[in-house]
Amino acid sequence: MSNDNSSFGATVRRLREAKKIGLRKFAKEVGMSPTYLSKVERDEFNPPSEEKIRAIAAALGQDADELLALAGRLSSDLADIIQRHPREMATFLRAANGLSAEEMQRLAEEAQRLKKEDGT
Amino acid sequence: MSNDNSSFGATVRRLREAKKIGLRKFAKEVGMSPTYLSKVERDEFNPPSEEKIRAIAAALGQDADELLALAGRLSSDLADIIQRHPREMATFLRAANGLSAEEMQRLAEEAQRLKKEDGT
DNA sequence: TCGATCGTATAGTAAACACTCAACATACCG
DNA sequence: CGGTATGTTGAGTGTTTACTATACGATCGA
Repeated sequence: MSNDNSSFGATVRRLREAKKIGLRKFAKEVGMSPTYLSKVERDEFNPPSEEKIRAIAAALGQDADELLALAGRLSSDLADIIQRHPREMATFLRAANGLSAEEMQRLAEEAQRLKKEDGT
Repeated sequence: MSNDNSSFGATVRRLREAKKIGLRKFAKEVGMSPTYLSKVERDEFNPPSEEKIRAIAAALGQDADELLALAGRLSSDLADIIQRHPREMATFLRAANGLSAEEMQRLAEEAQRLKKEDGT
């Protein structure tokens, strides 16, 4: 599946090579210089901006949130959401820490259900 | 209550003055230069680092997460938590967007309950 | 062997971030 | 008037972020 525990750069390189795209071509596709991409892929440079990471995710058919997380970044729309209810979100997140993916999914569904009810 | 819709700087200034602490004394207390604090309080400079914001929150008896949110920042421990389950958290957060504080609180309690069960 | 293509090394940069310091004006206190 | 406290101004600094351009060596196909 899409998950592994390696670095951002190594992951991008692996996925790009799996798609048989050259570094120059890929760099052009996502709007960055080949040299920069080269260093990023070898983790010599930090991951690029959110915008570029989104472009990379799109080009590789990956989930943007996941690739952003691998880059140590948080999607800006999620940051915005949290800022609207900082205390409640903080409480929730600290409570959710340690839950399994399945449990998290259940809570997400619950939230979705609540939202739908509200919308009625 | 602790919430209002004004800027980070204005809020700090208001709370500091309410506590009758001088700028220089307060600056010393939170470990920054008076000049810098002055500019920050008038929103001439961006809010300071997470560390200083925490010190300010402590000195003012405010919730750190809330003050961080006002500064447009996210507590680093929360960012860490999200990164452990990026997909599920993204799904949850986008679903939770638009829920009321009360509903959020219910979900936080649910999460807490789930965690306790796990720990058994 | 020519040249096209591959990735890489080196160097540099513009802008933002997170601050500090010295000096100043203003006002009040004794 | 002298001293002390207030907040403010302007200028400057080191560091990090997010990149780019030029040039180089290796490889591979015709």
